[in-house]
Amino acid sequence: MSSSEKKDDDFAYESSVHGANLLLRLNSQREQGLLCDVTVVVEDQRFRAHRSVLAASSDYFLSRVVPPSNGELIVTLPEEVTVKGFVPLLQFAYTSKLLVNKDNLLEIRKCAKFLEVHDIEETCFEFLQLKFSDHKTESSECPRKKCCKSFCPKASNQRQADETQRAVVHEVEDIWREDFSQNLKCPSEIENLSPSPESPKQPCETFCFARENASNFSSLCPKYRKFQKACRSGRVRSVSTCSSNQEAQSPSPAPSSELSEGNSQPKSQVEDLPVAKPDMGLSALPPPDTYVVYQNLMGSEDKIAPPAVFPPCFPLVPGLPDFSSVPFPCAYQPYRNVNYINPPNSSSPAGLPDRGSNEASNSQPPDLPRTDPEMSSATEPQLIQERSNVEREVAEHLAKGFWSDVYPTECSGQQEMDLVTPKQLQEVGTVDKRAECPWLAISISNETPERTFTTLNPVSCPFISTISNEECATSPSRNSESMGSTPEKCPYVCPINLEEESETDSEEDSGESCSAKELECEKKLPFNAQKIISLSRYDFQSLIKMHNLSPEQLDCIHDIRRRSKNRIAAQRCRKRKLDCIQNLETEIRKLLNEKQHLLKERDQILSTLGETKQNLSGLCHQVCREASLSREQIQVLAKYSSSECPLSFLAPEGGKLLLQCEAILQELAGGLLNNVEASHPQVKEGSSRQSPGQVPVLTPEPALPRQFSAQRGITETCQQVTAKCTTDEQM
DNA sequence: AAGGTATGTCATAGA
DNA sequence: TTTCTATGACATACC
Repeated sequence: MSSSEKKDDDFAYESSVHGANLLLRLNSQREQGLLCDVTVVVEDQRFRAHRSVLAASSDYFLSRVVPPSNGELIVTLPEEVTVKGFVPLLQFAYTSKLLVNKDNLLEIRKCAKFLEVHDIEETCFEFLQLKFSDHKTESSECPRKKCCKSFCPKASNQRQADETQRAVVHEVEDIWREDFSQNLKCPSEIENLSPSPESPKQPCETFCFARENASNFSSLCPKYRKFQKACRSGRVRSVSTCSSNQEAQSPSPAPSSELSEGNSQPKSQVEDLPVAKPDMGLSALPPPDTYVVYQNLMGSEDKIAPPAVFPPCFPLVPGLPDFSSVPFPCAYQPYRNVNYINPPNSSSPAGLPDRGSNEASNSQPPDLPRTDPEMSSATEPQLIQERSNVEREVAEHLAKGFWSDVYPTECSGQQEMDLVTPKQLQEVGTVDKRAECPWLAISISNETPERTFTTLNPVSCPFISTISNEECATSPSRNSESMGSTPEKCPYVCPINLEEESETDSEEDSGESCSAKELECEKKLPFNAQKIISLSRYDFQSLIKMHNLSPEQLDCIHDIRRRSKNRIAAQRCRKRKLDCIQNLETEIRKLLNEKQHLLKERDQILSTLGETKQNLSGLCHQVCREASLSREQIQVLAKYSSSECPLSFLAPEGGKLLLQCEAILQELAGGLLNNVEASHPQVKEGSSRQSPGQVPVLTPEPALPRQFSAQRGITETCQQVTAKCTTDEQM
């Protein structure tokens, strides 16, 4: 890249930031009603705004507010547009942040369509819709198709094919042709794609075809399969807490190699994170399950920058192909025309120049702590509660899978190591010196990029790349030339000579990360260790092939690479472990709380029950008194009442008395029976059939002589009582 | 000096 | 078969 190009890029970036700030000022003015020149009426509600902003964000408005009019213009929107859908879009127009939740998703989508709001990828809506539909989606319903359609201009039915977009997409096609013809990496991907190097002329169609016909996940890269599975199986429930808790509470200094770290910070970090301000007073804190869709700051309109090359939708979403394995050239610039979906209440995507934060301070990077304690504290619980592991994994895959392969070049790979200092990281409350997402702090260190971070991390910052890879953009293919060459200074974030720094750093700060053996070995190599580590597999192999290396050197190189990768893997592994531990601790705390709560509830219920019994007892007493029941009657009543009935308490010896009563009755009946036996032996037989422990049931024979009729009433009563008793006992 | 913690490295399994 | 990743186990440095 020539210096003049760098200048242009530089200017482009600065302009974008400037533009963002401008918008925010406009927004502020809008809130105050300053300079507003249009009133939009939606469902009888009036929204004042600036027609230029509306026109810039919506084709619908463009066609209605641009014609000059005297005085303030009033645009009354038809009933298709609802306040619910319009407000977030208005907010989006000013802030590039679209707050989407389950509740307003459809409305927003509908309104966006009606108002022809560009810069919102339909795919984002689809993703969110899927997300909100509780992961019930089958693979066939994954937005891959749409993504693909979006990716393929011929399949796309959407209006987003504005001139820039078209240019960009053509650029993608071109790059694809190049890449396919160059037989780029990810065999698993390429195997499943129809296009072969022999048919490079239809990369897009074939790509789409392959994607659309992938009926299962087998065609996807393993990482992506795993992610999909996680999304669909909902296995993340427990881990979800884990991540959220961990994110909120983790004191872990563990490294964070994933982009997610930008979004999932330990508690203290979360508090410090820049949180989307309730911009323009249109919305308060995002409600639970609210996603923030970020508009690309350097949007399609940004024609100053070099043409962007990107897949219009990349694996932000479950169901999208894993582009980590898809050969995108260095020029890939994810920030262009791509809407970023942030999990609920997370901060801006790492590195994304946040207009909100820019307002506060131009120099303050989006993901750096913003001193807004009110906001941070307010959103923290939500952050803790709502971030799911799926979202986390999305971010992880973005960072780990995607960027690492998309930006394996030294340009991005080295920047990250050169710009983060532990001190800076501590200052901003981000992860420790071993952070594997050093680009989180890149912007802090823009001014004094001293380098102490030495863990060689292949994960590159997409956002740095967005800025600084302009350099790479001019040399779209990661050809071996660039790989083998000494890294150029990156215009924005790599002001330091990396190689010089590398040596100093290795010696001073992190000697442990490079063993003596490794250093010694490295000396024998025609390139430095960083290159070995940061390159993608394909590039790494290309690099090796380029040089005639001795077996010893090859061993050395592979050792360096292996150790480095493993080092990072170990860090990730440990972090996960910590996460799990913290999750379990949180679960334990939750369960203990729940137990205490249940015990309290139980005590309360018991106490209520006692009171109720007491009341009932009083009532029974009252009834007995008023009915002037005799003791015996009360006892009989008590006997028939359940044990819960306070009547039973009235006859504490009711049982004994009853037994005595029964004995007496039995005696009476027995005497009678004896008399009967003499003339009616069958009665004895009948009575003798009673089991020993059973209260004898006196069965009066219908043929009993008349002389017994006097006692008959007593006997029958006795029988009924005894039968009842027996029944009760059996029950 | 002992124990805890953090980190790197190796071996291994699985993808 | 090769490469990558995850993870247990061990070693080492540091506090």
